[in-house]
Amino acid sequence: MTAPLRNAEAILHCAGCAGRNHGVCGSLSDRTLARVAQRARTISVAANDRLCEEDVSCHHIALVQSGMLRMQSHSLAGRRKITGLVVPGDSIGQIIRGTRDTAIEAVIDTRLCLFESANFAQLIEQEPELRRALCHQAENWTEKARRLSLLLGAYGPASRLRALLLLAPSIMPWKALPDGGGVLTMLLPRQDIADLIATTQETVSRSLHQFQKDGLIDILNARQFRLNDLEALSEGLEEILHQ
Amino acid sequence: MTAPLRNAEAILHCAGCAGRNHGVCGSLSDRTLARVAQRARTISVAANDRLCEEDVSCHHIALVQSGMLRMQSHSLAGRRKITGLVVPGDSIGQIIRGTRDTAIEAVIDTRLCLFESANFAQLIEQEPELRRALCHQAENWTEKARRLSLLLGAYGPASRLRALLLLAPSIMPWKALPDGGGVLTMLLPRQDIADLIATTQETVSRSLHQFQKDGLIDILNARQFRLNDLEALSEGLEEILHQ
DNA sequence: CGCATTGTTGATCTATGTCAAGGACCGTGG
DNA sequence: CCACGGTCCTTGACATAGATCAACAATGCG
Repeated sequence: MTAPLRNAEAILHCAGCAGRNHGVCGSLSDRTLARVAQRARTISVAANDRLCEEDVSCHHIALVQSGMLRMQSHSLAGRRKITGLVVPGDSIGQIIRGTRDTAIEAVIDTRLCLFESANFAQLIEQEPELRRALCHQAENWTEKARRLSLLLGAYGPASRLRALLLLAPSIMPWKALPDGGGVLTMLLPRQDIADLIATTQETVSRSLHQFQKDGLIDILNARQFRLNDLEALSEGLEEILHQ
Repeated sequence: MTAPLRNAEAILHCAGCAGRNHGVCGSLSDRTLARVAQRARTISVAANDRLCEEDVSCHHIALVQSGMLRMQSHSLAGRRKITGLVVPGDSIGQIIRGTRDTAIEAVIDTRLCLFESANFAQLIEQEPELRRALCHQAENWTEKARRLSLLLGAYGPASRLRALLLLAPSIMPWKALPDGGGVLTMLLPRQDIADLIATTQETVSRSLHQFQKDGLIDILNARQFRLNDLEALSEGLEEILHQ
């Protein structure tokens, strides 16, 4: 009897995965997860490497184990826009896809579960659970993209930065403190922050220091912020942040 | 034998529908379409009426027959942002959903096919074709939302307006002219245009008149533009427009 | 210890948002 | 038919947020 063994192996494979409890993987039962894991091959992408050139997202499907990816496009004027972040548990290749004009790059070192496209398609047919998870993810992505456009359209750069700070704890290292605040480790460099919220490095830097002056945050170092007053930070942003 | 008759009725029901060849409906076979149509009830929404208050999108699913809807949110600062347009063939209630902070309103008089949610869910289970069509639509919406955020983030108001003018012919009345240009009937009033591309009425107006000065368009009247030079109009926007 | 990368700060300039007024258009009712 | 009010659009004057350009500081790495 090899199947139970393979199941066990598969579950072991997922045990330490940062994506195990999020997104697609998070909504799968052990049984389904085991079937999925059996077909997976793990690959790594170093920070700032591009995924498309790895041929992923062209003929493969991938699930993010750990790390973070950015989807980005360049306008002909040379301006880069990050249109979304891909985090552990997210899938790449179905809904999220690098195309001629949308590249997917690693923000930090990232590990992926890689699947042959045909192989995965088969799985989708066989596992309604997986199908539903992917559909659900599709809805999520639409919702996220819509919120980003709302954020960009309805608020100025400083408010957009506040929104980012408030959303970051759910996708970046976050150490909650007893007083309700917490320490955020910002994985994105200033330029990425700027390209995500559609502003410039300089404005990001100035706004952060303004927040510090206002007592909203403390800049512990370039990549670590202590968020002191989540309440004040979220002023006027309710409809973006909820959920 | 009643089934064939009902099929025929159903197909008749769809025959004149503007959405018949687009979006969800466009990718369904006559057989599936007939099954879907059998469960539909047609309703109308007058221009500027809100769909949620009609209880649609809460306990119903709808397919757009004709007209146009806008999805919109208000920031607390009072600024409205249109996050997407819903056109014939699109579905409402699955992916696209009015929520506490996203309202769906009619831009112009609109007709919908309305379904009981439970009823429709059943259909989805039974018809893989429909399932695929809805999934495909989900991908489309994500792609559209992503493009909107790219447009908002990477380009200024004037470029965004150019992009809108170039995309409009696919969803608004358009009369192509032999010289390659054409006459566009803009269904959106200035304020809606502004809220879609995240600028102000005034800037929209000024930009349009600037385009006229530059010979790119002629403003025949407030709602009709002759687009003279699609080439020049699309300068620098390639990655937004393709497809 | 250079050197490269990343982040900060200052000075300047302009696109565009805001405010305010006026014009065009349309339907209604006298 | 015209006067009226309403909605939608246009135009002008003005102020300013934030982009741009440029220099410099901090950090990390070989």
